[in-house]
Amino acid sequence: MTAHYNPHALEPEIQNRWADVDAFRTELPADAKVEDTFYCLSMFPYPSGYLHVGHARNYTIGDVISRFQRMLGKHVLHPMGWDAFGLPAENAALKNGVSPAAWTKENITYMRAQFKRLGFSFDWSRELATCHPDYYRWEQWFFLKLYEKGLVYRKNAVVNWDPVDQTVLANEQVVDGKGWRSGAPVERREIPQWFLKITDYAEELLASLDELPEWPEQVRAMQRHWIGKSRGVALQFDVIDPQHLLTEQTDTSLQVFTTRPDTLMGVTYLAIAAQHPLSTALAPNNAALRLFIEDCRHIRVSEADIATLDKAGIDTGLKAIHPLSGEAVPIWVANFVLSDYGTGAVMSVPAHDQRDWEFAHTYGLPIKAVIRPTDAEAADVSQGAFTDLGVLYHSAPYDGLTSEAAFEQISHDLKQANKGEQHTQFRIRDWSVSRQRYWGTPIPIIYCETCGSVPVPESDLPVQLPQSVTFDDTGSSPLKRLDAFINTDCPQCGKPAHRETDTFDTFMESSWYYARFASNNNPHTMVTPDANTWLPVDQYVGGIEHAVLHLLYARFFHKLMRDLGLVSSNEPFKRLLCQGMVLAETYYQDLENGGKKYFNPAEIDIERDQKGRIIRASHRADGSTVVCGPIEKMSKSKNNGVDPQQLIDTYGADTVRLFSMFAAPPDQSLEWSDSGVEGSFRFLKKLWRLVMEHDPKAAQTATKTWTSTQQDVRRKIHHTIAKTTDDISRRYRFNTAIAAIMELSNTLQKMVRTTPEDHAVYEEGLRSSVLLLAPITPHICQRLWEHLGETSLLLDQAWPKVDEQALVQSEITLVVQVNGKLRGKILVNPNDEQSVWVAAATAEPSIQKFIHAGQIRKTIVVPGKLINFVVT
RNA sequence: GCCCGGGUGGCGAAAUAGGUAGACGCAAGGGACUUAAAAUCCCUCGGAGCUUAAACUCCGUGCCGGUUCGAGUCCGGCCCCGGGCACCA
Repeated sequence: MTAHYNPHALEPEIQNRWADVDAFRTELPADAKVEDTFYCLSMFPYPSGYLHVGHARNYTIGDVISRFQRMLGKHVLHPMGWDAFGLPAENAALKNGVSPAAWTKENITYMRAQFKRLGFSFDWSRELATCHPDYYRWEQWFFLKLYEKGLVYRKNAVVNWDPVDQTVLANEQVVDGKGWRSGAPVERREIPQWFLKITDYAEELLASLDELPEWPEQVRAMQRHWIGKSRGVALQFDVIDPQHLLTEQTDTSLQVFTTRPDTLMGVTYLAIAAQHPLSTALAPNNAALRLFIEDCRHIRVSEADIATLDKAGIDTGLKAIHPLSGEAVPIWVANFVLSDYGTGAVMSVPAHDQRDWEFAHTYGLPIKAVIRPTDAEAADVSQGAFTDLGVLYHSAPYDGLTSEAAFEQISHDLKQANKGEQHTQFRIRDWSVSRQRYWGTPIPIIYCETCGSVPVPESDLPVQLPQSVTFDDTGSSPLKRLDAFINTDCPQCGKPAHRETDTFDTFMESSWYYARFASNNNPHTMVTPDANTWLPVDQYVGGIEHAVLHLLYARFFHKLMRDLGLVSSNEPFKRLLCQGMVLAETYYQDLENGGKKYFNPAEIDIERDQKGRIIRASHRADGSTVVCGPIEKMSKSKNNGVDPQQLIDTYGADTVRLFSMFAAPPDQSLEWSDSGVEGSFRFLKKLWRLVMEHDPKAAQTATKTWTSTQQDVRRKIHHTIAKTTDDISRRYRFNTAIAAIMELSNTLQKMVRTTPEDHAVYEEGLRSSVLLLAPITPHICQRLWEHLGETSLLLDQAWPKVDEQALVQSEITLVVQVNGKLRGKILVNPNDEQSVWVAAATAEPSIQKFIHAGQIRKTIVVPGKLINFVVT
């Protein structure tokens, strides 16, 4: 009597068996070579308290790769930890009064149990949480090392300021330009913040992208653009004040940067930021300008907000002297020029820059074309800017030069005139690491009236974050009110001083955790020397939303650690897989107030027509009709989240793992579907039956002589092994790997089994299927492995090998086309000459029908695949 | 606005270096088994036309155009959807 497939009994049993032998603890033998190790890392989660399907997918991908590499015989490091600092813990404290530390700890406990239930092969002995002082002390230590090296500095930077709650807001906390709690319009405010000089590494971060051939090209392209290296000219315009608007002229030159010095003779005005010193100096005597500056104070900090702004400006009355022509052009204050980016001033060439063109068009400023297309007399700038490179005109003495030649000539002339020079500019800005929040790593700096900013001595680390704190209604950081934390003595002069109350950006913690895992939480050092046996990470897996920031900061940290002698490689992640998002259907009813009430897909019944099209969706509780909304990213606001725990409770971990790998390739977004999960469960039940029906004894007397039917099945088996291996190791296409294994089970299911040889081939198919599926659905496969007569742990079995002999074919199908259209198929011997194939194709009645009317003008043969006759 | 993706049956998808469009699965319809249900198994399943039938023909990969013997795949232009844009993680 064969038992039914019962994942709820089976999975914990198998998990206990793994636990009994501590199967996932990584012990690296002393003689292990780097090429025998494999470090597989999935981006550690923020412990939000609930398992998301996105987590299940992300960690299944990493788990499949880890288990696969282990079957290839590698020593695999597959750790897990918690990105535990962040805003949601503070939000929970505001909402429920629970302390961020307690909330986070509870969430970690819950999520760890869920991960274990999913059977992930994590080495829990290396677990870490970034909110633990044992972790962040090394971050503080590292920051002080960078401080010593001069890679840290403090300067003012703009933040979103809530004028009512008197607190800094994250971009997420700004809703429609207003503070999320107070509802007050948000203001820009400059406050002092700590910066890391990532710009010192811009050149290397850009260049070494070429050392990462196993990263997706799209991610490298995004980073390349983010770093944004551009070659241009930095130049000065002298400022004159014909109307005597300035009481005292402090600085009479304006510095600008342009990538298009060839257009310099087309400059018709200059634009400066509202916070530019010239603008500030003019404001007291100019009411309109004061009003304009005040308006600019409410522009949001985010780049998207600035870029989509309605462009506005105001004439200052000041003029700038063109460095080459000597002409005076007006200076405007414009809302799209940023004071803290570049020099806070730009030269405007409306004929050859679209944004300048629109601004000039709005305010009636002159548009002077100076670049024409190579094949035209003049550029047409009546409808918009002409932004291509071309030939100069209206630019004496540069008329007739190409843009490229003019670039060199004009920058040369500016240099001669001592008015400017060629300059390489980067888009990337230094990294502001200060956050005015409580739940983060304290910045280890003390402020002393006498000594200024003083680093906390190494012996006093860690600067511990106080855990018992009280939040007030404003959401501002409790640290800023905690005298016991703030008051201290200056480490240099001993006088009373106060601590920095800002904490680090949480990207700091996630920029080096991979190196900490490889150091096994060593208490005496940040990164141990033997971590380099594991590093760089062989395979990193995580969401595409991290394509720039996290992945760029981690690359930056790795280079910093290298330059401090902590790691020996240049890059942290050798191979990168970015998974897509998990989406689900949305259902809602319109409310009278114009809003929408969303229902969870689990509460909805669907009626379909004969074609399977949805004709009506209704709310199960009361039968009322609901609207089928678009398929969107799972979120609380759309109430379309699917709780993986429920799915595990219904189907077991293997089904959840199988479906999340089968429904879509890992780098595409995945649409969750309950019936799809049902299908994955059905497949596992089928596989269970196929194995349980088999009696290994029936194959014992088999010889190695196969009938042609048996050969066909063996070819299918070994083709499946080859495809699955390629799909998992090279292509990351787990969905097609699973489809291939499903095809194999369909073949095995249809197989007539009478002779011992039949049973032997059938068993070969089953053993291969179990081995190939082992990384994806490890629990059921372990039990099936045992039924096939094995007692060992499947996870240490060798990955199956392809029998090349079994793949040999005596007959292949050739596709025959006429003028590129499929007209027939023929069976041919693969060893015959192509002329034999062509003759066979020509003889085919279905082909003759199309070729006898016209003459064959050309015959194209793709060996082993296709013949195409071109006829007139 | 800028950068990066994506768009293929009723649905998720496949087609790996330009060569059979729709593998595999879901949903749906029909049938077998069953007292019944569940489970399982078998058949059909892009659209249109034609035929007693077998078959055959035409159309079809967001839209318009191009390259090619041949385009889902390459090129140019557009539309729509998603991700990122520096304080969400």
